[in-house]
Amino acid sequence: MHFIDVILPIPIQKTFIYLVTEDEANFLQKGMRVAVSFGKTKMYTGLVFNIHNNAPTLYEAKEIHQILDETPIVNELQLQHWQWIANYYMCSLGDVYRASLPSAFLLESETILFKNEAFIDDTILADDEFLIFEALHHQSQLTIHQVVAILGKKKVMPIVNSLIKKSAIYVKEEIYEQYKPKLVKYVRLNSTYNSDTALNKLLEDLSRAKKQREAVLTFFQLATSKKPIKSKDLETSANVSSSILKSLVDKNIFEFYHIQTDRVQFKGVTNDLKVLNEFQSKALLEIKETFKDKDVTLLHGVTSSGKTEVYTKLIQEVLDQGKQVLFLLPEIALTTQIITRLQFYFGEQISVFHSKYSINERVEVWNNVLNNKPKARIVLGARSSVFLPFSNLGLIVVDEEHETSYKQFEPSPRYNARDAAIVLAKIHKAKILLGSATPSLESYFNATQNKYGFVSLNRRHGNVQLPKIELIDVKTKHKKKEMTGHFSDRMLLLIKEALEEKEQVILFQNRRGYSPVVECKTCGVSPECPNCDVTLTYHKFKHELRCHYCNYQRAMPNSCGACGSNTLDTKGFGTEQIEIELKELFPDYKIGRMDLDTTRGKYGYQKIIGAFEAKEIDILVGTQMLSKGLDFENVSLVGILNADTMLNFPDFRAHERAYDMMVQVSGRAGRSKKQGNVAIQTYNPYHQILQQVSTTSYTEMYKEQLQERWQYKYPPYYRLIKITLKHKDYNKVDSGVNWLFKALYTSFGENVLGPTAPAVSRIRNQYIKNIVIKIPPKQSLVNTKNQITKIRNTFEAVKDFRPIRFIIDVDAY
DNA sequence: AGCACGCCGACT
DNA sequence: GTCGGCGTGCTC
Repeated sequence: MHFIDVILPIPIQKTFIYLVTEDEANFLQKGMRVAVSFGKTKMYTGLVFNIHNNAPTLYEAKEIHQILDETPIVNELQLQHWQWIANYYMCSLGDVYRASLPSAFLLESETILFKNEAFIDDTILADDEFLIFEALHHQSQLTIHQVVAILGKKKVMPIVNSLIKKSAIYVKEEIYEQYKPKLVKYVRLNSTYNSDTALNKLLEDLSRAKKQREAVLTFFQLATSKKPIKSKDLETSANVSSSILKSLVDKNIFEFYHIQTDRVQFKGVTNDLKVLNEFQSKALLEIKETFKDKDVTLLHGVTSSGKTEVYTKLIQEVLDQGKQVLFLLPEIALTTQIITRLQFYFGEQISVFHSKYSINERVEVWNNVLNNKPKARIVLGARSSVFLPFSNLGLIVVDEEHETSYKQFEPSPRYNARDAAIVLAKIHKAKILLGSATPSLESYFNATQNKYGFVSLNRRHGNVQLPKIELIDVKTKHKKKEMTGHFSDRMLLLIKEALEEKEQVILFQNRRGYSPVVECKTCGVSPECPNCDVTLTYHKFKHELRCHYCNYQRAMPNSCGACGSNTLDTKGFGTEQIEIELKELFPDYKIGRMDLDTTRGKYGYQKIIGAFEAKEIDILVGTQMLSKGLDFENVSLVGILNADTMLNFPDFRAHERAYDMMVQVSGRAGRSKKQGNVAIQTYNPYHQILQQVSTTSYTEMYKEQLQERWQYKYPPYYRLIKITLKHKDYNKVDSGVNWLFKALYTSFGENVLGPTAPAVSRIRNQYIKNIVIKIPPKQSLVNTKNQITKIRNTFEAVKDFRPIRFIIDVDAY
């Protein structure tokens, strides 16, 4: 007897055993997909994890339904990596499996109804049954969803089952492959015309059909290149319509055929790598030196020091060894210039992989990586690209290593792509380079502990000076009445100067792109979201109130919902309001805005960036999006309008993040010859972080923050595991979280923090409570996690607690 | 997770 | 009475 262990895309901590025939067992390999039925109705795409002869004792294994692959689509190295992720981040292999495969690989099953043609006596059918049977006269097949729509009720299975019983219909479990290869139409000459004489006759025959003759002649011109000829190309070259080609096909002169091509193709030329400057070459040498005895190296390079050029050299060397390269970037940076820049050098050896790609495009990248195709030697991707089927990685580059968006929160697996990449590199025995202008404390710490190699690049490219950073005290400005709206006179002056020099300005307002909160001046009440514990934000453009946790929206009311007075007022400010103020202050200049609202859609982001690059926008207002991977030649001023919101965040990483963000945004200033300016408005100019930003003292910031982390027992010294409970009944979460806290406290004592309600304690009608477990440096991570799992199992065994959602976030951000 | 089964209240 | 709500248990 032969069995296979199968991973299913569900959050259950185990694999499932299925029965296979001997032939199947011989054919199957780890990493192939099989369609299996699971439970009473569901059909899943499972992944073969193991093949063996151990029959289960407690139940009878089901047979598999079908084998879906000829060869494995997931390799052994990936399976190793998946297991690490599942273990480390405390989730199921199924979660990792589902996150890894492009959704097109995870086939879905659907029950399809067919009419039984032999069935005649429809009088025995009940009303609902007859409706379905009748519908099958018009449509050859129906899905369960369609049945629900026809009957207008939710419980349809009893009716369907009754129809099957009466033999009026039968059902099939249809599985379909979602990925459709893109076919391109080509033309070729019908083989009867291969001899010269036949050809001459052909041209003679067509002497009266001028257009058709033209098409044939052009075909021969194109055919000299010996490459397949796309019918579209022939149409344009010969300047004929598709109907002309069609008639030639009808006359058996041409034939159409199809070749499967990739949706994403790089068109363009590649260029030689740039020659590195003295400092870059030195950095490159040092990196290679550290790689001799370290697998991980941190490259600390100030903004626009030309890290990318150093990367490219390193990449080239790995390519020359015939190995693959993974280049990780934060999602948002992927839509920008870096792709263009790398394609400039590596052209069609690059495949790009991120969430704005369609499922089909993702499958193509997957297949190209799997088959180690030349066009996928370098993968440029967001965090999920650590799951691609690399077989031969030589180097991973993690750019902007400090970025918090490398950490996935929802859904599980809650992994950090930077850390997952380090493990991936280890599995491949590859080297990994972490790059950042503002490294995370964790990575910098590891570098100082000699766990990672460390290289710094502290000279800006072309010897451009770091920008001049000044702090503007808005408290005094307010007192002296030197504020216009949200702008100090100093800020306005700097903007004016820049604009007069025909330079561009970036203004940073980290209010998530939203405009003000609304408050009633009479009673002080703000309209709140009915589903979440937040006040609604006002969007002037659409004149509506919106909740950005659950997307609830309603029209802006005219009077206060609490007291009825007509005194609704706006409070606080966001990018939208800044944009409006600017339009009034600088009517002769073009103002652009970049935030979540203006960058929707596949190209929304690129459009704004493009306009700014083309100098169609003079002042660009935006949120943190602005700080990521953008280079603009002509920006001489960066203004930060309200630095304080970043500093007063109740999070142990708030200061580190505020520093990162401000330094990164500042880095956008003064990229060409001239020194740039950065102006920061704040109520707290003496805050240590702002002082460190103004002098770009990373190490000072690092030392001070590290001291605090040590004192308050936070990473990198202590590790954190955060547990979140959610339920729509407040009392349920509350009693659950108290129980859980006690249980954890017994095991971990003082190292359990909480339980606390987060800043937004209810989202989409779900109440939320948190507990954080701190793990001291010497405490075993494995044992701790085992203990937590034990407690979780006990928790879930309590009937009352079972409906509570239990979320574990390892290394929470 | 997702789904069926089974027990309850509120409606044609 | 029946429809749909939701709690419960199981999936190889």
